[in-house]
Amino acid sequence: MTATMMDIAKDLKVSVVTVSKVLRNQGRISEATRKRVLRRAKELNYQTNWVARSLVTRRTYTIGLLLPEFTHPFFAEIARAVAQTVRPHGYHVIISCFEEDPELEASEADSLLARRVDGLIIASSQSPQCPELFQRIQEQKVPYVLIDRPMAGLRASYVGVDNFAIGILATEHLIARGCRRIAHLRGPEVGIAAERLAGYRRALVRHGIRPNSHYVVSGGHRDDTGYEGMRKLLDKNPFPDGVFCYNDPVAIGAMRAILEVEFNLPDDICVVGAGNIHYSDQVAVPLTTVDQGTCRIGALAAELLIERIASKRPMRAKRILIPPKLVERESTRRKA
Amino acid sequence: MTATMMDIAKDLKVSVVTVSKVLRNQGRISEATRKRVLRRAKELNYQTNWVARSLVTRRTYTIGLLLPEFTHPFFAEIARAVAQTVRPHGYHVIISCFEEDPELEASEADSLLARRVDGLIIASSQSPQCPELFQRIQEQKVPYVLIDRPMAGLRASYVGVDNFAIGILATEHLIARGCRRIAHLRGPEVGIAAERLAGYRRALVRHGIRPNSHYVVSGGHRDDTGYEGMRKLLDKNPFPDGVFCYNDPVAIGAMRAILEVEFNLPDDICVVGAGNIHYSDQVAVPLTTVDQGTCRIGALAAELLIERIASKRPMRAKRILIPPKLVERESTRRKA
DNA sequence: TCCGGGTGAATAATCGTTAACCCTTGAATC
DNA sequence: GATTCAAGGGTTAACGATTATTCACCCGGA
Repeated sequence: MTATMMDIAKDLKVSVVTVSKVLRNQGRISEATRKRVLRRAKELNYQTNWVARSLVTRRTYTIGLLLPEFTHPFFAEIARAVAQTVRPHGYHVIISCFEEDPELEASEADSLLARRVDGLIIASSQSPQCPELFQRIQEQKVPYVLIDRPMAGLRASYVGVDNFAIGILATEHLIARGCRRIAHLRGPEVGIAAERLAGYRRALVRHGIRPNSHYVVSGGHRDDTGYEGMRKLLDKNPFPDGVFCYNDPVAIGAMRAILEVEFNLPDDICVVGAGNIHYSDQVAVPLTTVDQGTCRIGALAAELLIERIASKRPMRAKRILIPPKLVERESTRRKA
Repeated sequence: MTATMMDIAKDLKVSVVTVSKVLRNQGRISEATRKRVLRRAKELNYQTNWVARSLVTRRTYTIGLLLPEFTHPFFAEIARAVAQTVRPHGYHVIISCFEEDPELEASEADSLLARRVDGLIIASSQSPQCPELFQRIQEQKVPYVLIDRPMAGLRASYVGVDNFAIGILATEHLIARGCRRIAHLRGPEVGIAAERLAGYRRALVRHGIRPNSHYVVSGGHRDDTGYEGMRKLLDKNPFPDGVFCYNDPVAIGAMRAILEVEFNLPDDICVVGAGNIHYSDQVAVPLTTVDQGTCRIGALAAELLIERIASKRPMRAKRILIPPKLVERESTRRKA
């Protein structure tokens, strides 16, 4: 079927090892035989059998990417960045998507390990209380990098955005636009959402505004929860004049609720999202948002992982926080 | 490091084969040894080494998914559907994204073959004139399924939407809404775009409207080209009162151009897209579109592929066309 | 007693490469 | 002329499983 080194070796009456050496550019081989081997390999359309090679080298040149979902543009962009970053190094990516289910996440991680991936990049949904999964990975000495969602109390490399800074940036922008009754539609995931909330609070305090817990509505991470949350905020008296939303989908849902009651956006209420997903400038009112450097997260995580894979001895964990950037659009563009 | 069958066998003073048989539930093994093996395996936290197994079984339980890009929601959804469909069968997916570059596509396909994937699913950007890539795949007898973009003159399995029907459906909807000067912003890819165009023409003719080539503007597949195209259409005299756009991003760009000149949508101009990408109901004017059953494309392609992998002898190519469905939203909702 | 047959397991061969060593040859060196 | 050395390549043994074949043992029936 497909040609093996054996085939080349037999045709040329040399040993398999010689062929192997030529193909890997290793060892001392005369120019003459090298050429013969190379030529025959091309004739037979020889392709390295990576399965066999991996068995002996213990390197699959495959990394596993474990994501909660990949239809979310944030994760899709990360996946792309990771794949593009590792390709020049000869790596491929097995993507597995666990639908926010911690058990599925663990079982997928295990089967990726069984496939002997060289490393893992994980946006984990494990609760920080049970780090068993990561212990198991560490036992097998497979390097891994966490992204997006940090795990407190775990000595692991991590790449993510500075969520506290996002809260500050978004809230200060609203203040600069003249908002004083500033609400927050917060997200579900403990770590991230809590930090954005903390940043929001800090920004208020820093500018002499007293945080009002009635203006903080808990919710989810999708547009429908943003819509629900905003409806609740609109019932308050007085209703807020600025809203910082956990992420862009939530903000888009919130804007829908605002436009539905015929309020003017941004003159009555300003809205800021977070994430800068690629269609946030296509919505009814283009959304001001905080860019979290999605591509850089993927690229940096991939580089970090490859570095760890290449290194002989275990390296110490490294945490990278990417500074966020505000992207102003119509949803807050009014005179201050 | 990680336990092997050898470890279990030595501990229990049985042969490796016995362990292998127990772990695979194959062959005749007494209940007593079976239990001992299973227990020791659990104690050592044994995990099948898939690399070794693959070498001898010639099955990697890995399939390759070759996509032009995966930040596009259409392909992201397909990727998810594929992954979810194959997981219960024990397969994993290596996704590779070739950025619409035919050469990169070919080289990625080759390296996936070198990794001995069991099958391939490809949304190809190869020109139909050069089927070398597919010949190479066929030579290696690796089953593959094309999706989204058909390749004329190639005996390959294919799953996609009925693009001709999309053209008909969208155009007839515009006609039913009272439009008479119906334009088309066409896309770039020969096969797909041509069929949608043909459907558009057929629908016009069928309802006694003479196709006007001035109303067909060629373009790309992204929102900026939709915007450009629509600007050209708005310069025509008379300008069209209905536009069928190649896909949703193009339609969104077109709507932007329409709103910019302060025309009313849908009263002055109706717009229909195609694809029903998940945010098309979140834009300024929620977009009427034609759903192309994205998830089903992925799921069906995956099932087809697995069937082919499982089958001993090569099966004949099978082509599946998914019937599209109209999703009506604000961008065409007016009295007929 | 001898033979056939079913159990349960061991032995040997293989998958396609690579790693670690070893061997031959000819030329240079002392 | 013996020694050294490097060039060029071969031998052997993994890597961690699976497949095919063989073997020992026990039991029942002729």
